[in-house]
Amino acid sequence: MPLSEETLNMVTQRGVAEIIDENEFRRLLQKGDPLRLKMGFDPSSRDIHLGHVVGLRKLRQLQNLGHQVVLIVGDWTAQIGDPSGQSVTRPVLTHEDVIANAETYLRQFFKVVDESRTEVIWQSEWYGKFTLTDVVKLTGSFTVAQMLARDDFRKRFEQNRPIAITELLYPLLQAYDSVMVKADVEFGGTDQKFNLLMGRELQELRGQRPQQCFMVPILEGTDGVQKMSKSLGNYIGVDEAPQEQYGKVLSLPDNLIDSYFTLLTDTPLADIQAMGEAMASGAVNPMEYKKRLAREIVEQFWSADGAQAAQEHFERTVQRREAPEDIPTLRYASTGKGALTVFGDGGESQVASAAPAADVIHALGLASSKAEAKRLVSQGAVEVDGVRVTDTLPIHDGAVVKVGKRKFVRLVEDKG
RNA sequence: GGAGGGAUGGCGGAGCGGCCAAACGCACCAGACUGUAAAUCUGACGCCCGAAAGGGCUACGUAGGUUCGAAUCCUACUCCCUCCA
Repeated sequence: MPLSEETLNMVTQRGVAEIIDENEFRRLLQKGDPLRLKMGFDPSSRDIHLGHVVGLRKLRQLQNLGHQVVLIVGDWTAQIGDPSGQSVTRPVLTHEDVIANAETYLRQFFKVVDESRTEVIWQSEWYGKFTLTDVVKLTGSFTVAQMLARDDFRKRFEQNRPIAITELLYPLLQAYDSVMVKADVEFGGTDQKFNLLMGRELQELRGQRPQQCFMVPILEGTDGVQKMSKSLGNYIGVDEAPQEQYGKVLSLPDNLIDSYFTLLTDTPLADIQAMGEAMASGAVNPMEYKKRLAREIVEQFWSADGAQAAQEHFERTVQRREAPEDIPTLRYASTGKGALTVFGDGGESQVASAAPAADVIHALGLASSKAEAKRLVSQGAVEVDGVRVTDTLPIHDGAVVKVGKRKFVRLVEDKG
């Protein structure tokens, strides 16, 4: 059964930056034979965020059409490290680190990708027994000029900045992976274009049908300016709690609503366009759409119930400024002589009950230092039972202490 | 192998003997406004003591030295960069 034009467009156009070669790719899809969809995973990081999800959703869509995902765990390269000469030195991982990271990664990966149609392959399967002869043969397939075609390399070369020889090797290794798994399509962000094309090249040299290169756009992070990345701290992780994800989506700049709906949900494009118009005309408060967006996102990684609960939590704590239903509790005991003992995570601490509020906040573990605690108190960021605190903290059984926008703690007196 | 330049707080980047816990910008945090948007405004932004004024302790690549006093001067070391060969 041939695919409808609609399905074809959805897969090859929505949320896609570029496909090489698009016509060929459409032809292959139309033909219907199961394709091997290659995706690499670098075990030096393990957490998946929404930026990665853009590509993973495409994998899922293609799986739904009967295709097979091949996930390559880059365990071998991770254990070699990457002395890229950049300021960020990639650490050399031990075998144990790799295993642990891979486990976490896969759990998150399968929140989006269909596990039953996924093959996980460890790169060391072939690189573990690679010989120098193999290396020389591999490098013999390419020229320096070809390498310098990559923007990043060319710029550094022109500016006399260092390029480690091993760096030149990585694209080759990635290309060789494609040969080993007989990839039909490789996925990556637009920043991966060079590497993806190398795979095509090498496969052809080795007598295979060159893979299609499927590039997805780079998602902007929660700051709305830079790409989403963990090190920039502007990410929303798939493993984060529903409340966190929901809250982060609501705090996104408005101008991201469109692209997030397009890249991260199945909301029909016509609906997205209608929303854009409604917001532009002022008919609808963008916040309403962000709530919808947040629900859809949380649902994907958790559940409809989780999304609903996250929304209620948000409305309650942020919009109505009430204390959440389930606040972490902290036990304390009066020790007589006007002193208190607090049983926190980091053990017990003592404070005079008449001590300045900052001291108590610090003892409760709600501020990282006393200086920090003083700052918060003097800036009016501390409340007990909804009343701003200025000098001392009125401690009593059941008191709800709020610090800043989000931190809540309920005090419980330990009478035993 | 030779010549020169540089290493400052989360980042960028001033300072070049005391007024420097270190200008300024960004980020982060808090408050106001608000839709936990944007923009804007205010404050804070190493740690400890103090209600505060203020005091103390750490910090300007590492280790020493000069000086009443060093991020600032000297010596050695480490690392980075540029140019020449």
